[in-house]
Amino acid sequence: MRMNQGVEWAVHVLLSLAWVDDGEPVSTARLAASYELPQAYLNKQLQALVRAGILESLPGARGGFRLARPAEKITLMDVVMAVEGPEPAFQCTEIRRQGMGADAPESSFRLACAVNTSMQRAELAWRKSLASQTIADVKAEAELHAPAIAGVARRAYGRD
Amino acid sequence: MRMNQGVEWAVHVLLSLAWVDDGEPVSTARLAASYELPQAYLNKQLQALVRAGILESLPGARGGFRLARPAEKITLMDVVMAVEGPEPAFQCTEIRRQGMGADAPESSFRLACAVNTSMQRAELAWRKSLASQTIADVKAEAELHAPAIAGVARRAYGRD
DNA sequence: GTGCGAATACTCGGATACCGCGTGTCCGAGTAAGTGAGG
DNA sequence: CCTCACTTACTCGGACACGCGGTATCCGAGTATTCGCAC
Repeated sequence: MRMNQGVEWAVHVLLSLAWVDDGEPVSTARLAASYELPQAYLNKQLQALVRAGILESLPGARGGFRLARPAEKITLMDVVMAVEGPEPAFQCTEIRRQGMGADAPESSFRLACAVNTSMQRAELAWRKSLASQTIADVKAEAELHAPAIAGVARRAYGRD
Repeated sequence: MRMNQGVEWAVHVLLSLAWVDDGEPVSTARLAASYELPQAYLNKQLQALVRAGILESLPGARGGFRLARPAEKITLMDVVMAVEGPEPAFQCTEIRRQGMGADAPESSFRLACAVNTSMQRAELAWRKSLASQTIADVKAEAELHAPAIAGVARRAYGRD
């Protein structure tokens, strides 16, 4: 069970765009260059963020991407959902009904599969933690770790 | 990010083996039949549980698998780790050091990547929830949902 | 009837193919900026 | 000097290949059982 690499890219890109506080969009080319990522593939991932309403895209020359809402309103859960899709990691296939339990009365399956319930409980804890952390939080922590980074980013994405 | 199907199988199988409280081993053939799973592939997954010390395997005729320790001492975390491997779902590739940040002083990277920290925090919540739930817990909940199931299982795996 | 040895049937275990999805790339549609001429 | 239409260059967006890891399968090594035979 490995998470898509796009999630890591997306969070870093969102941080970068959060540092560019003016409303100027930043192109995929510049974003890709600043992390040495394959430009076309990064673009593909960013499109998912646009579809999810996290980013706004501006076409044409001087176009690019910018945050669709303030960083305080973007949670890590939003990002993961946008890139990975909404399906839970653990998907119950109801094998309890197969074979041995095939001829059990329907009433036995009224309540949810206990295995699924337990796994979903764990996944919910994961989701809650992701939902409790915003891009702004991560940004603050990053600046705490390396205060120079905000300036570096602003300079890297500046128009000139 | 989808979890291996083997995890679901493994938990169900462990429940089955927990219901067979005597020390008699159950063969892959019987376990596979009781959930209509591909026998050879289920065997492969169970081998992972053996390597992890969760199951004991007995070769030869009348051989099979049985729990290596009581169900109360087997957590869902153990099972997931055994089947999925120990690597975290989110793996930081340190892209912060690439491109834009390539020429930053080494001291900037003394502390962990904030993105990684946040994602690992969420994953830790997931792990803790998994570690807090044992096979015995799931078994109890399943019996609460469908009291008949314990008897059905015992009968399905009986020697005669 | 009893003990022993070989044949047998059944089990796990690892080595071997298949396939779907994440990864990576390319090209076209569309837009804003830049440019030049005309008024 | 100002306006406007055209050219241009740059952007996003979706459609098209590639490769790896999960999925699925098969066959061999090993053991307990079982059967037959000698005593």
